[in-house]
Amino acid sequence: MHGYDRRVGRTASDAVTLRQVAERAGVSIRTVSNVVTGAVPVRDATRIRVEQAVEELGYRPNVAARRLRSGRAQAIGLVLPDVTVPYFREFADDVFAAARAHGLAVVVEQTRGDRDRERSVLAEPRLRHVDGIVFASVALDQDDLAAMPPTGRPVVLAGASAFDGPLDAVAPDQYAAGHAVGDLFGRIGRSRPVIVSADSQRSPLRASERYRGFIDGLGDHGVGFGDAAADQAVLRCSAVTLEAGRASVAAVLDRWPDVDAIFANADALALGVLRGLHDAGRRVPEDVALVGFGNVEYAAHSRPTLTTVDTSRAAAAQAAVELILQRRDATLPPAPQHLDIGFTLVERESTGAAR
Amino acid sequence: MHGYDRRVGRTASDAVTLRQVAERAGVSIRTVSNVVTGAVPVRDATRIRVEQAVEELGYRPNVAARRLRSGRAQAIGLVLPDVTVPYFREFADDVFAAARAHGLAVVVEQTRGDRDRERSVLAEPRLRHVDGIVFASVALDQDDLAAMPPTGRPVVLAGASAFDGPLDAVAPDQYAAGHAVGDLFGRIGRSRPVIVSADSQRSPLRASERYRGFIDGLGDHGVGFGDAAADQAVLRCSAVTLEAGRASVAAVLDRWPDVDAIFANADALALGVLRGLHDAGRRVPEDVALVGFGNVEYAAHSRPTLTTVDTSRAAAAQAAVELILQRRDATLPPAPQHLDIGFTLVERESTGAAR
DNA sequence: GTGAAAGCGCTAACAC
DNA sequence: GTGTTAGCGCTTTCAC
Repeated sequence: MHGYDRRVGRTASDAVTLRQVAERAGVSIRTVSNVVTGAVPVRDATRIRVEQAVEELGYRPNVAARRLRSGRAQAIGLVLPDVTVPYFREFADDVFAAARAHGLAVVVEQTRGDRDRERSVLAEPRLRHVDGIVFASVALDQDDLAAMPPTGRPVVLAGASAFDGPLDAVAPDQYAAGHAVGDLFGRIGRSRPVIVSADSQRSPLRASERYRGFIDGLGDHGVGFGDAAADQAVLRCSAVTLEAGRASVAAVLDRWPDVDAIFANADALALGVLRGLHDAGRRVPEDVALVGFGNVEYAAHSRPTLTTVDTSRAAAAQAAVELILQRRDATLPPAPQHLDIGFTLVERESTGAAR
Repeated sequence: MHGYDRRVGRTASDAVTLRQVAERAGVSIRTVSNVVTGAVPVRDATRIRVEQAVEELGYRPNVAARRLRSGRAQAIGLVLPDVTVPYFREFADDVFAAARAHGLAVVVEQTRGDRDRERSVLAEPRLRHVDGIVFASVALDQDDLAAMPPTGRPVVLAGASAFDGPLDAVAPDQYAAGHAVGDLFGRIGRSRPVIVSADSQRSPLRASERYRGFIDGLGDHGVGFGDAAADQAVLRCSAVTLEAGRASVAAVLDRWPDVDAIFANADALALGVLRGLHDAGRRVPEDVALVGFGNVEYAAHSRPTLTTVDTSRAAAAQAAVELILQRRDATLPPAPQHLDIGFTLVERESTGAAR
């Protein structure tokens, strides 16, 4: 049994510093810095000598010192409800990839979709040492966002429909996405649609664009989901989980026994609904058509496969990370950026498509 | 439309410092530090004055400076294959919770389970500013681990069976876990078991303890999965995904048409196998009993529900984080710690249990 | 293209 | 219990 490697990273103890490299290479600390960062050109002969010294001594830059001095952390924060929710897990994956492409570390902070947590999370000390934050908020409305104290670093909202606010945002056109779903239900002849959603009662605004689009899409086919009855055909879940979706089915069938189409506002809910409908003996899509939101991986593998809205997660993640970098480096005009990253309606078996 | 909030976090620009607080409160910088960190007691009157100044000025400690000076990052790294794999996503969730309880930030780094990535990941600059790393390695064997250069900070292996190595580790007893599964198959009268695994051909050692236990467990019931035939009854998948598991079924049925039990070495695989078996018209558990590994959330919701091995993820995460802190603070003896965090066999429908 | 030196904001050793 | 001060390792003006 070996001894535990005690070369622990207290910079004080044993770390090789620029100064030591400089001595070894017979140059000034400045030149070593230039070589290491690559910011300033260095004569070949000198550079090679320095590189050799770096190699021999095993020099590694001290990130904390760099940060202190330069003011850049080379890290971003990623705030999301929960990596347990398929959609956000996959979004996280995309953000990791985008960050990696820029050499940025990613600090993850979960909110459980809780409004209070979301309101206070940007002040977390654990999120203080980042260049900016990608914030997948699900519980905040415009007022909440407006009331948030300045964080001191760039924040980009991802996936929300909180456009027109003071913060940068990347999101699909929620109205158009909702419209596409309503239109689909109309096209396949469904006339008694129900919405299953986990939006909090308090801030239904978040998805309201999507919701309005959905109603208009139905309306184009003469299907009513009218203003009066609107809230009667919405069932709210307490969480975005398979279990919540599954449990919601009993309530849906109880209140709207003749339902023939369900728009679940998240794939996790939709997949739960799928199971709940099966348990209740309703066939999908024959008896009830079903559409989710998010196009998570599993949507292509459920039985039947799930029709859903793909929200260009990867594109959104990439755009969000780049926005942060541009803000940090002040290469962007001060006006908030609101990027529409598009969407695609992916038709699968749950609405009668072949696959 | 508001202007974008430009109070960006270059510490140089506008940040309130200890010095300013000290001036305002009419005390020395030292006293402010004492109040803020709480490390040293401060007289009430002074403390209140300082707290007031902190409040008024909106002072927030500069994390980079703190790190540089103290040598502690108050952050840990979490290295895992992929948050897309259910098991690791849930493990990540547990690590976040444990870290949060200690006020630590978590920097996530994915390896895709790739051996080369795993060998080099600890040298990533993005992982340099952490107090230690929780490393969920899946591709490294003892030799790889022994050959890795020292990282300069504590590393705790999580979930692997790499006991007896030079690094701290938390893991269940793989032999015992495998034995429990073999024993279960024996108990329910299965005699033609097959293993589905995603372990790389190169380093099957990783799960070998589990594998040996499995064989011995079967052996206790007179079921052969003997040394000679051993490798013939193992099907290797290329990835830990539902799709890979599903695809494996055709090959399994092709090579072992009379299979009556499958031990899938990860729940994601098992859930894919479940679907594959259904597609092939084999009933679970009547025709084929199925056991997974990891007890991911979905295992309790699949159809049928999945029997699996629960590996105390939360306990492992907590232990791993605490080990890192103890190493950082040097409160641990130098010998590597190898913590057995236990496991439970969760019997569900896929092996004929009631639920 | 390179050197000298200031200082980012903080903690902790040393005084009293 | 509080003040003074050195200096963590680095980037970056300012010189030449």
